[in-house]
Amino acid sequence: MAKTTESNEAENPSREPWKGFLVRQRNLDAKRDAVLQTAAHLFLENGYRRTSMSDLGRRLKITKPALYYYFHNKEEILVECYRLGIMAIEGLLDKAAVSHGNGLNKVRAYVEAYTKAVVRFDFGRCVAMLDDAELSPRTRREVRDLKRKIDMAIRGYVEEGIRDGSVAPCNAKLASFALAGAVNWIGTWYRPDGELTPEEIAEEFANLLTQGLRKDPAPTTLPANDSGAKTTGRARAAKRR
Amino acid sequence: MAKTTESNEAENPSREPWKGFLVRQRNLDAKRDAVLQTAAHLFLENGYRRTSMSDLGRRLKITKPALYYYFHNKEEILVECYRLGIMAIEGLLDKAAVSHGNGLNKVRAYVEAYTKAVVRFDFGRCVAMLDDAELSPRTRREVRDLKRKIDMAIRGYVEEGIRDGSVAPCNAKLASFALAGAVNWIGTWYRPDGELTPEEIAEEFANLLTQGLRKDPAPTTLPANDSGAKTTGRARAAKRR
Amino acid sequence: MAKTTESNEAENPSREPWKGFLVRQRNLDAKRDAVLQTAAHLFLENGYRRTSMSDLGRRLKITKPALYYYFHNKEEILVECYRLGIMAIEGLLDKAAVSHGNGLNKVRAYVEAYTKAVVRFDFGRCVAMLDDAELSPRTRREVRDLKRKIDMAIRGYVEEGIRDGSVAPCNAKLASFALAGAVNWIGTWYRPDGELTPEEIAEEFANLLTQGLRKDPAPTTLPANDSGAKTTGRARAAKRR
Amino acid sequence: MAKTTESNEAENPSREPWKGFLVRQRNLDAKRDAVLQTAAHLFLENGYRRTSMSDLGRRLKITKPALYYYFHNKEEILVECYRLGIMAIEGLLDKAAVSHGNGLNKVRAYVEAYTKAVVRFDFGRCVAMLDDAELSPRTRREVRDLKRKIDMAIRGYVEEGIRDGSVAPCNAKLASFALAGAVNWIGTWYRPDGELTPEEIAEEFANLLTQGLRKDPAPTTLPANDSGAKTTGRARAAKRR
DNA sequence: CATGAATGAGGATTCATTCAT
DNA sequence: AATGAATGAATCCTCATTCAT
Repeated sequence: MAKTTESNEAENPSREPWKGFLVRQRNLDAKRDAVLQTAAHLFLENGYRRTSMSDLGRRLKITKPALYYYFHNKEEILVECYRLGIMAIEGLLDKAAVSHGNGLNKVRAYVEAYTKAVVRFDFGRCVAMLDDAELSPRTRREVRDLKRKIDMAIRGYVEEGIRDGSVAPCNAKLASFALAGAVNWIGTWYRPDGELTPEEIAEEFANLLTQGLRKDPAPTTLPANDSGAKTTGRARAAKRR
Repeated sequence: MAKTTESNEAENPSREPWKGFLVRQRNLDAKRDAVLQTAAHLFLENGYRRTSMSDLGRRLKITKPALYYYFHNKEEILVECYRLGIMAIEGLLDKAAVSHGNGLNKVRAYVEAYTKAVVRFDFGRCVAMLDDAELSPRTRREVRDLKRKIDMAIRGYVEEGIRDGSVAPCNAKLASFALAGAVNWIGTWYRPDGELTPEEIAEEFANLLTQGLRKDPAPTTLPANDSGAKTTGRARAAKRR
Repeated sequence: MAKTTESNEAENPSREPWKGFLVRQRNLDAKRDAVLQTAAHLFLENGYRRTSMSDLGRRLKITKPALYYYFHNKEEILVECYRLGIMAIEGLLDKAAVSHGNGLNKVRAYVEAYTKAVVRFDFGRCVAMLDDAELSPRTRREVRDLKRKIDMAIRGYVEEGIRDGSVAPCNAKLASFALAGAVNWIGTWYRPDGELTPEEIAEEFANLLTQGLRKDPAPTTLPANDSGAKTTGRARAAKRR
Repeated sequence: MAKTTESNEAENPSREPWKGFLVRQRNLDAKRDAVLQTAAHLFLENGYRRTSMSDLGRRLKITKPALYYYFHNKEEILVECYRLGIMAIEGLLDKAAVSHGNGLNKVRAYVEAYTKAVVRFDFGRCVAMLDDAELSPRTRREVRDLKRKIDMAIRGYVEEGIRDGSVAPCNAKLASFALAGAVNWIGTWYRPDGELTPEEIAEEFANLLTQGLRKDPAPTTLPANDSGAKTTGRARAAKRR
């Protein structure tokens, strides 16, 4: 499957003809990637349905049949966007040291990582925003299974938090839906040229969703906030309008 | 390719004034409503783009030109769905005694009412879920203005809460996006035949978003929670899985 | 068949019930006429094809089925416009004392009368401008026969003029086509609010087409112009830009 | 109802590059031309409105989408017909040594050239006959400007003739309308298989319109006819019925 | 007489996809 | 590895015409 990392280094197709296959192989992957990048961009901007293969070809300055050389059909392009997005998200989630700390901390880390994935990567945003109803039943199930994995992870952490006392008792399913919804929705309003960095958004969202809006009821006797940093975070983000 | 029309022919009879013996009768508004109901349903199920006028006609058991007797074009149907949805939401929000209490209370009431609107009414869900990029620039602006009104109301309450001390200092814009996102997203996963009632969802969401996930840090000395009921709410919803 | 003259005198439908039939009859004719008037107007303004029965109904403030009460179908309306136009033209041509004078005089009178008919009456303009290709073969032949009658009359006068020496020897068919063309074309550019009266146009056209553009080669010795008035006519029309 | 497609399947083979064995070959311009030829033909025969893209495709034996490969939409085809027609006319008018001689001679040359353009070329006839009301406002203005250029040229020559004494004083505007009308109308009755050659028609028309119908009032003393050839022309054309 | 409601047939246009080269 | 050309199927929409009342 197409490599995630961009390998758009200019190839020298002529030298070393015995390396032809590899070069060609890398070239192919690079072009596939280019197609996917552009496709993701257009899908997000105009919707999958309203993006025609002609649009895509025009943007890439290649002809339609060339697209069909790289992909069997439009749906495959969409699926691949999903797959790359899900891989990116999973990668980020794994890197986020989700594995230690109590349940609440894991949820926090998770939300933060997920937010970054959605804000930073077009493919991530595809997962969050594109309607998988466009897919054929067979592929849809596949994509949904992958999505569910992410959902279930959050839900698991919430439940863990409830058990270990770091999370207030609640409906874990609803809670994870709320978290996912808030994050997925980011794609709707986020603009790369906006005022907030992805990190700021991620942190603020993590705060909001784990601590809620309301002011700590009794900061009087107990300054034992579980993270001084977070309060700072709030304040910091708040400054920026 | 996924066929647009799955034969979900089981119909709510109230949606079919054509079925009755009063066909070719003068109940224009009733029929317009029926068209809108069905349209909203199909738009939500399959997307605006993938719902053809033929699909709509087939569901209603009328011919395409008959649809055009009631509406000028497909877009007008969509716009009307939006309008009805926005009216429903605004109605609910007005009824929710949003006007009294501190900022946090208002946000709570708002979230609860908005959630109900989205969960209970197809039209409400249309507002939350349908992509207004389908609309012509002129109408899009109109719809967006209406949506913004809702957004701005939430943001206003958040800011009010920050001023009156009931809401922790935060980026009000981001906070209202988070709230709106979580609620709007409901349309993605909600099924009318699910386990939770709209009210339960609304209450749980209101809790989650205002209080956050984490357990109150110091419930020891101060039972002066601003709402004992909410804790109960949490517990209640939690019971249902 | 519908009366040509407008009898839109307000009817009193209630008094004298035994006259009901006649009243109703007159009423019907009046309405038929109204439909035809409006239809002719719209056909000329937007073309037959681009004028829908709805347009026509809207203008008349009656419903479509009402139109079908007065006429069997759209084509019949067009045919009736033609018929009225042809009748009007024939009427004018008859009135123009075409029957006396030499051939050239008859042509002159004819052109003048025809021009007036086309300029003054919408129905006349319909004959000149509307494409009878819209008609069904059967009706088309009928209409064309009527048109041909007019054409043949001009041609006849031209030939008569050639015989009696008042018209230079020429291809009578081509000549009559030229005359007819120039006159028919008037509908293309004529605006009722223009600077020239129908009479001026008619006279100038009659001059142009019978005498040609070129200045009389030898007006020196022979003032025996067959009409001193015409020279005046030229000058008069020329004044008005 | 008159069927749009009469099976006049006898085709000019030059109009069908699809017929040959070079199908799916790179001769874009040839095919565009073929489309335009056929379109002009159908537009003239049945009217723009009544010629559907299907009709056009059927005649050319290609599918509708293939048409859209060559042209953006139906209007573009019409516009292109106009443009070609106007270019053809302007070309002929330029070639006609319009630039020398007195005003009357110029008018004569002009009428003759214009007549040939209209009689000989389908595209020319399109300019004369097709209703530019079908065009979008933007394009209509463009086409009308081009048409007006032609009109104004005639009018200019008439005025020149009035000044230099070769044309009798008259309303130049009306006169040019008459000329244009007579010529444009040719498209209505001209059949390529008719008895008269385009040249004969052109010459006769030029005579008629410049010299009028009436016999020279006093050829006795003044044989100084400005063109002996013309009289011959008259006689020649007259022979043919 | 007149109307509100409905329909069948078509019309322009777009799109994903394929063929032959 | 890529292209110019072409297509079948659909989509939105319009129109002349007709019921049933």
